[in-house]
Amino acid sequence: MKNPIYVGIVEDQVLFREGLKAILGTWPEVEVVFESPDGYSVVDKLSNCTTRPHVLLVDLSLPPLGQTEFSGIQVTQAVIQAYPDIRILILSVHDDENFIAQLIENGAHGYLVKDCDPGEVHEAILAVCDKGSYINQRTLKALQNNLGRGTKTKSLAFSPIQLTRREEEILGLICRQLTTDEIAEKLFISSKTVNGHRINLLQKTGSRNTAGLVVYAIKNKIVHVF
Amino acid sequence: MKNPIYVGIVEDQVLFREGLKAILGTWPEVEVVFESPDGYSVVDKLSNCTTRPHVLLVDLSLPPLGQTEFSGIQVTQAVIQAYPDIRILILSVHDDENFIAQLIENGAHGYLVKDCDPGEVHEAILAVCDKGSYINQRTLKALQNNLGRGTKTKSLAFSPIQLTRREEEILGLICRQLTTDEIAEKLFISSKTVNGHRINLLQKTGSRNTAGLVVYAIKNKIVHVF
DNA sequence: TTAAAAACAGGTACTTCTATCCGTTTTTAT
DNA sequence: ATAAAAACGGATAGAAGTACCTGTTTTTAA
Repeated sequence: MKNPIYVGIVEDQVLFREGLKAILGTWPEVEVVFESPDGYSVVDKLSNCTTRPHVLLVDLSLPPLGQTEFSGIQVTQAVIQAYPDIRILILSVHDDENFIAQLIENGAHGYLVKDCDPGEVHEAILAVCDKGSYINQRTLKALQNNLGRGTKTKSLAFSPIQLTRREEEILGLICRQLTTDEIAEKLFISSKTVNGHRINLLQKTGSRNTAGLVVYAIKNKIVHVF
Repeated sequence: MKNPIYVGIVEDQVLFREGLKAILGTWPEVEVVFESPDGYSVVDKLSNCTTRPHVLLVDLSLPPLGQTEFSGIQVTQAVIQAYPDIRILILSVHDDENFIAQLIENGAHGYLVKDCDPGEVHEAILAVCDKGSYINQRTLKALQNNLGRGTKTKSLAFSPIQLTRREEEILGLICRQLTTDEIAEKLFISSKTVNGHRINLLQKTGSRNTAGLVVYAIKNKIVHVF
C-alpha cells in the first residue's frame, strides 16, 4: 500500500474517537497519524507532529456555549491558514442548513452528519484527497438554500446583532420562563405576534431553540443573572 | 359607606395597575390607598404611608431571573413580619400547584390567577378581611396535592440543590442547544432516559421549562458563559 | 411624504418538550 | 448484604415551541 492517506481526528469524546480509529484502521489506504481531543490546540499540535495528516476529521458536536457555529469556523480558518494543504472534513450532529453553509463558505472541504454510515466517511476521505472536496446531497442543498444570503450570513456571524425594543422585552420574558401565551397575555398582544418575535429572535441570534436564546440574553446582558 | 376596606396594589405594570385601580374604584366599600411598582420597596413605603391598607394585592408576574417563587415568598414574609395585620392577596399568571402551595404556606392569605374575573377579586378582598383568608378551588387543590411534600418543598427552596453527575452533564448539553434526541445519541442512551433526567432537572431546580434550566445552569456555574 | 422597518395578527404543520405511568439494572453507601 | 439512589428504558398524552405562509397597521427615518 503505497501513498497511504494520512488522517487526523479531532474529537473530544474518547469512545467515539477510538471507534473512529478502529473503523479507519480497517481501510488499507488510510492511516490515522494524528488525534486531538479539542479544536483549539490543533494548530499547535500539527506544528510538532511527525507525520502531517492529509485529511483532518473534525467533530463539532460540542461548540462553546452561545454560539453554534463560531468555534468550528475558527478552527477551520486557523488550520487552513496555517496548513492550506490539509483537507478538512467536518463531522457534526447539527443538520442545520445555515450551519453547514457557513462552514463550507469558511473553508471546510466536506460536511458529514454524525450518523452517516462508515462507507460515506470512506468515500468522503477519498473525495477530498482526490477532488479536493466532498459535497453530498445534504450539503449541496444547504449551499443552494443559502446562496443568496451570503452577506446576511456574514453580518450575522461577525456584527453585533441589533434587537428591537420589543424583541428584547420578549426575550426577557422568555428568560423568566413565561410561555408564549403568557407573554401575549402580559403584553396585551396576540400569541401569534409573540410567536413571530420568537422566530425573529431565533433567526437574529442564530439560536436553535429557547436554550440558545437564554444563553444569548445572558451573554449579551439583555437579562441579568446576578 | 363607613368602614371602607383600604387596599394596596403592588404591580410593576402601569397599565394593569391603573386598570386595577379603576376596577376597585367601582366598589363602594373599597378604597385604594397605596400602590407600588415593585415588591422590594413595599415594606419601606408602608412605613411612611398615611393610610395603611388592610389588604395588599400583590402581582407576581415577574419574578427575578432563575427563581420562580422566591421573591414572592420573600415579599410576603417581609410584609407579614412587619405588619401581621395586613392580608396578602397574590395575583399571578402562574398556575403551578407547587408555586401556589409554597406561597400559601409562607403566609399569603389568598391566591388568584391573573385572568380571573373582577368578581372573584372582589370576593377575595371581602373574604380575606372577613374570614382572614380566601381559598378557592384551584388553591385548595394545589394545597391538597402538596400536603405530603411539605418538607420536600422546603428543602427545595432553601437548600442548595444537589444534581447528579449525569444530570449536570445533560443540563450542560441542553444549554448547548442539543435536543433530547441529540443528547441521547451523543451519550449512547435512550431518549426516554434523557427525558427522565430532564423531568428530574425541572423538578430539582424548580424550573418551569428549558429557559429556567439554562438560567439555573448559568447561575450555578454548571456551564460557563464567558 | 414616502419608503422602510417594526409591530401586529391569522393559519397550518410539524417538532420538541413536559408530564405520568410503569418497570429493570447498576452503583453507592451503610 | 441489603437498602437506597442513580441510571436506564418503554408507552402515552398533551402542551409548548419551531417554522413556514399570508397579510395589515403603526412607527421611524430619509
